[in-house]
Amino acid sequence: MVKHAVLSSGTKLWRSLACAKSELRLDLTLACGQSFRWKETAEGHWTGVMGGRVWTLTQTDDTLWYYLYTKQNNQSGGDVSLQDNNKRADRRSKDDQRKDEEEPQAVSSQQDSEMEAEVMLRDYFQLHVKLGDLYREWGEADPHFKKIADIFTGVRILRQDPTECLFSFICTSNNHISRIQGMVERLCQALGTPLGQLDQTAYYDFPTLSSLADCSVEACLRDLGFGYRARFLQQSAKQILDSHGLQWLEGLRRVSYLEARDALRTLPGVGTKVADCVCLMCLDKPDAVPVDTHVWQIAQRDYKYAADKRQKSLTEKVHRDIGGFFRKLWGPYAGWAHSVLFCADLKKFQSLKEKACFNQLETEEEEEKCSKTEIKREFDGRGLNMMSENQKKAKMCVKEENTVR
DNA sequence: GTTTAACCTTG
DNA sequence: AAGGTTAAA
Repeated sequence: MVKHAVLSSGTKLWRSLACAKSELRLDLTLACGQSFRWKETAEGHWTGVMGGRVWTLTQTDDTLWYYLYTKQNNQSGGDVSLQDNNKRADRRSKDDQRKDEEEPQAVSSQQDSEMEAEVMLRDYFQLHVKLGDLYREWGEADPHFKKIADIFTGVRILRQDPTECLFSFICTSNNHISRIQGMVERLCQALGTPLGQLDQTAYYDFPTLSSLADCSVEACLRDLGFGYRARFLQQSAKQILDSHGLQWLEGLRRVSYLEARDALRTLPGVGTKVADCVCLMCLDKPDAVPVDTHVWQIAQRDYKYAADKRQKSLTEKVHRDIGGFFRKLWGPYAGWAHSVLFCADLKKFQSLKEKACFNQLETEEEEEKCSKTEIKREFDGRGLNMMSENQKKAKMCVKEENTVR
């Protein structure tokens, strides 16, 4: 049985590329809710599907390590073949293919595939975008960002497959991450091509547009617990194929943000927020700022954003205003900056924040002493640390009121 | 142009 | 309630 790869058991079959953690943090980037299919299969090791292949990724201080599994053909047990490589080439953009044509075919097929894997990875993580520079710019423009950014470094926007991204985000309405992950997993299991098995886990490609458009899909997905989203998924797939064609989604990469956003919003189940997520996370629109309830809260709590007339809900106007506000604050990569704050606000990453806060508290207040009675009074059963953390949080709030605006 | 309620499940 | 969208007032 094939097992999940682990770096410590030998680096021979792993490949690597130079990449500092300030440019990419796998744990934050892969688990902050922009993609739903990467799983931590061993400590610091993330396994998932990208470009129709199964990968395990991990990192050390200045190196990103990747392990690309050979294709397990369930029928014949075949290995990676030239045919597979050609298939993958077909999936890539025309620009990439044109480059290939211009290059002399002097490299061996193994070197070629190694090169291709690295190209895919660089593309997926958009490593040409210098995150360190952007963090510095956002920090100079926004003191609150700077404070968060020191803890949440290396949060990148992935360049996902448009079909996977769109249909995953149609699942996100009125929903939370843990359930979305389960739904996407079941979606791939039910309608996607099997890619192989590692330990007890089977991996699948994301379903194609054609398979999603089939009339039977709605009933199938309702059985799998998708609720009212089942119809949206099937209808959107059908609408894209019927009135636009297979290449339409990827083509939206080459039109403006506003045009892509409006085009997406014609699809059932795609409103302002989902359209912005898709624009940002797979259509090369780094200025798209998805405004959901969390981002709205962030805007109010950390930026003293007040709606015109005490808006009770996330209206279209609030979306526009908050998106515009953050674009003005952070510039053309506002969507990337937004994801850093979004990530920092996730419950699952609070421990990270609290740890840093605790350390900072200690350095700031080395001479200050809390009396034991105070600790006892504040202790609420969640652990002694929490008291200091809450103090720190309150302190941060006061600071924010002084620094923001 | 704005507001409200219903929509499917489950952690 | 939970990362929203839609239809109808």
